[in-house]
Amino acid sequence: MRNTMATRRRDMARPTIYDVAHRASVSPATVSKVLRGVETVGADNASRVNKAVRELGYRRDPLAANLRRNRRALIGLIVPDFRNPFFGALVAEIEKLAEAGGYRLVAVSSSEAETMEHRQIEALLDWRVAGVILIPSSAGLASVRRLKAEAMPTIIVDRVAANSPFDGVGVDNAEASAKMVRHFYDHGHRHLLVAASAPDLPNMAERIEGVRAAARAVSEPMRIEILACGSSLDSATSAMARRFERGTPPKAVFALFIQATLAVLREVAKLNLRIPEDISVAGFDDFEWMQVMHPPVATVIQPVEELAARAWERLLHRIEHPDRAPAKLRIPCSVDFRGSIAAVSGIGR
Amino acid sequence: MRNTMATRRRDMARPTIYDVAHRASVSPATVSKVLRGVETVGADNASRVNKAVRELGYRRDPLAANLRRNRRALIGLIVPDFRNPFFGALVAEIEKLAEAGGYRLVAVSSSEAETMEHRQIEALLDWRVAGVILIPSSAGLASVRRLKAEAMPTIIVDRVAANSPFDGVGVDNAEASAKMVRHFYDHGHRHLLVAASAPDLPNMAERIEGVRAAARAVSEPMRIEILACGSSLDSATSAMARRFERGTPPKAVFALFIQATLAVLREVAKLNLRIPEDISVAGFDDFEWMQVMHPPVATVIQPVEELAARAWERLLHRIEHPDRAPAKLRIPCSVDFRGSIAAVSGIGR
DNA sequence: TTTCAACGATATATCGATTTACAATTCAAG
DNA sequence: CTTGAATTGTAAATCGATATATCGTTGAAA
Repeated sequence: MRNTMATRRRDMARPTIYDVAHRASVSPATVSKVLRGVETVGADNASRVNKAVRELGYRRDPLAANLRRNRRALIGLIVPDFRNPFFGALVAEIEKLAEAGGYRLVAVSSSEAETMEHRQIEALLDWRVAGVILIPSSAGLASVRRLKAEAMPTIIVDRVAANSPFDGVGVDNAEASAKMVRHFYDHGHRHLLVAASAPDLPNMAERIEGVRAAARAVSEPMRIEILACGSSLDSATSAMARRFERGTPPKAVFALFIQATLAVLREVAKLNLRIPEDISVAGFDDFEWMQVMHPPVATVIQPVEELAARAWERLLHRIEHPDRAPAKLRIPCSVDFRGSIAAVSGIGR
Repeated sequence: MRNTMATRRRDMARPTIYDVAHRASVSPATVSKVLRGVETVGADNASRVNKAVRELGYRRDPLAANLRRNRRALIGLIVPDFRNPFFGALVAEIEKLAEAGGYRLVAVSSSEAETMEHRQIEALLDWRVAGVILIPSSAGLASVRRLKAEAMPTIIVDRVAANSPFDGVGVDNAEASAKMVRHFYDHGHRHLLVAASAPDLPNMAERIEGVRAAARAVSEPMRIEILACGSSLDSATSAMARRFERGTPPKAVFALFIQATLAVLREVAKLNLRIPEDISVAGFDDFEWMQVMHPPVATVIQPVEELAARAWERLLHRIEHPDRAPAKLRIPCSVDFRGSIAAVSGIGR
């Protein structure tokens, strides 16, 4: 009965493995073997199959192919926000790696919301992805629990909690922040406004800790003022505006995430301050527009390409070896000290 | 034998429809009916099924569910570049709509390369997506041909060729560009450097045409100089640098895409020019950083949300009615005339 | 009382591949 | 010449769901 199907299907759009088998006068199982590169196939059969594949323009259905082994050639990637070019770059890099590895990437966004992250994780589990790369939206462990419960190979990227039960790949946030703070210090700044999103996000916590450690390590005392900004541009902007209205405006600001960087620069524009004469500014993450400002904005540069490469590497490793102990990987950042940080003569207040 | 399977599976991670059926003492077919909301199910059976679903934490496999009807609950979206926040926003919006409509979005990128676009299209066809939303990387029709041949419901977004055989949703590029040019004209500019990517991309062609039309329509003659920049930031930067080295530097630049905007601003920074005293600048597409420059960069604002909404709408419509004639939709842009365009007193050279 | 439509429920085929178990063939060893 | 192992090829089960044909009931019309 399959045979009649194969015959009837011949005029339809996409040929199946049965059409190929029929044309090559072999069984579907043999075709499957040839397609998968299994060795135990006679040379003439193999070549007839290949010929039939070519002639019919046959392409394997990747879903059906993996239906039986219950793991699909799909990798899920959850980013907090597609609008952020840093995450965009990450998606692009991982997509390249996935394609090269024969996987299809399904990139979804959590909109920086924990509930959305949950929903996306459930959806990816429904789709039986072979693995997940996750940039968490929150410090909560609830979403992570589901992944663990389903024994899903998972790599946490960028926002890596030290106590998380998964593999993690991130940058050395503390070291990078410390470098930037030392640069401020060396240029005479003794008071630094540090703008963070949610201080409980692991990467933020590490950056803040790096700032604090650097401030402790220098010889003259340095005042560190932490400003919690929320994760959106709106919340960062209003938090920043409130801070600038209240008390003395800071002479130096280190924005630990992009929305805060934009918020400072907005405030700077609004109050008609000059950079770096009136205020020194540094950011975290590098974007092209930072170099067209005058002066260009000093910033920490995260090695996105390497981040993606290591994350992918570990994910494949994890898929192969589900039982190895999870490992955390730290990649160093470079820091580009651009013109937005001025040397102050006296001691900053 | 299915029964033994169902029994054996009970301890495994994800329950199947057979487990639910077994627990509710009905057949799998009945469970399927309940899940799909088919009416012809007895009330007690339905409630027993729902109870079993709850107790087992059953979730349907969306792939297997659609395996038989040969169209998956998947929509493919091909963007030229994830790093561009304009496309990022588009992905985010369409993802939201897809989720609300019970589809999963598979977003892939073509890296602005025609061959890559081909590969991605083939891959999406392999995955039997129910529809495709495409932002083409080139004016070529080859990729489009495959989609047509497979009768794939397809919506072209942003770069809509008038003669394309698909539905298209884009902005009114010509009108928006014309508005901007009139603004330049009204501020005394009589010479405009217009930076385009590939002039054969439909949206670029329309923008250029809008520029030309506006220049023809004004009373005093206006000189329009078109600069082809390629699509990457690197190529735009070097094209712009060459232009500024050669002959008189322009007093007014209209960058028709983001990389050109960045390229102009780079050149401005390099040559230490002042905006808008020495040079007036306008861009296409709105990005947050444009408002933190001083002065802020004037630009055309594309209504991303509406673009996405209309594209989605049309796609669903196209899936329902494969045979209707394709339609092109144009959405008006707003133009934000910010401080980067100066009034010049004399007649610009 | 018989017949038939409507209805609820189920068995079975199906989507397009992989996998398993087994059959057929060949060939070397005993 | 027989036996056993190795090699190749195939039929049938399988993945997790949906669609279809069918079957047994029930109630109303003939």
